[in-house]
Amino acid sequence: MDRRQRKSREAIFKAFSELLSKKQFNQITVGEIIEKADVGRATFYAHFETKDFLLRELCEELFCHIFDATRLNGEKHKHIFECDAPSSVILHLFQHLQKNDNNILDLLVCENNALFLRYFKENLKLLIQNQPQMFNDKMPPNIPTDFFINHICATFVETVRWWI
Amino acid sequence: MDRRQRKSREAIFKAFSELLSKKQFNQITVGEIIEKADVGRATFYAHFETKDFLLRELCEELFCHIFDATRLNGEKHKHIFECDAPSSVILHLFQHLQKNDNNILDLLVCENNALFLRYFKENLKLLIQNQPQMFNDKMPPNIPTDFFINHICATFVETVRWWI
DNA sequence: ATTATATTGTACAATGTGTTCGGTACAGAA
DNA sequence: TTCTGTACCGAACACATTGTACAATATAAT
Repeated sequence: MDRRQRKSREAIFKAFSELLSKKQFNQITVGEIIEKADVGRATFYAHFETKDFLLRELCEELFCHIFDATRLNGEKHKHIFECDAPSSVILHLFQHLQKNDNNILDLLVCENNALFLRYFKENLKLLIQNQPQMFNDKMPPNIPTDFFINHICATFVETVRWWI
Repeated sequence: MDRRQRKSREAIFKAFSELLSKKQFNQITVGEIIEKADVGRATFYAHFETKDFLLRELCEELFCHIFDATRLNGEKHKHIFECDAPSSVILHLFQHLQKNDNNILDLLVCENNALFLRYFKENLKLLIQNQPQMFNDKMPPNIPTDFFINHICATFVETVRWWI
């Protein structure tokens, strides 16, 4: 990708993140974003179709590669919650949180955190659903699978949020 | 309250609910609401300062009295999760769900459900925090109280959502 | 140096917001 | 029934925001 594209894209993400940690998503205007990012209006729309698409791409920037990485590396036999394993998704996630990439911590505690926690939880659910050997042996009897998965994911995400 | 006021208010709530169950909150316009509610523009703004205030008041319409009722009736010694007790908050809630007042079920499963589940959970947390005798005897040791309360509330809300 | 393309600034129509106002219709009290 | 207050309407209004278009400029890649 062109260096100019990267700079504009990063500037927009940075400005958007800072705004998100201060005020509600609904009342952030494109005008504010491009002013803070110091970028032309046309440039913004060359990169992102709308503000909602910007949000979606920011979510992917924050989470998707965390899950993609482990989804693709074929380490299907590791348990997802074994934090010691170098290939563990959870360890990977915690490392990101520790480094606070893209000020992800701000985004997970600010008033808009629901937007990101939702995305986080959905990705976690997909990951677990696709690797049934991870939890089949721990499934309590007479519990619907989707309920169990949802419960585990929701609890984990809530715990991370509380802990932050 | 004047009968005219009530009618307008109810018409707006009804129109807003129906729209919420079909499209995202962000892209519902005041114009759509007043057209569906068959109400003048000035009337809308006489009732609600903005669209966000309308949402807040709808939430209160849906949940607040459920919690207020039990908060005020002095039945502090009943356990909150004893569904058999006539004064149980949970029984009260389930009765509302069963009657599907204000089409609350639609709102709890639609794409905007996060708005309402969040409100639901916050009210539940407040209720439980104010009645410590309800859970003190069930508190596991070495667990922070606020974490425990948050965990219980989050789990309960997630279960209701899944069940619906 | 040349070509390709990302960026800029401005202008623009279209849409949505929140307010104002005079006239009308209705609710509640006398 | 009459009277008074007030909620409603609908239209108009200023203003903000959105998303697009275009020609000029700056910068990357070769």
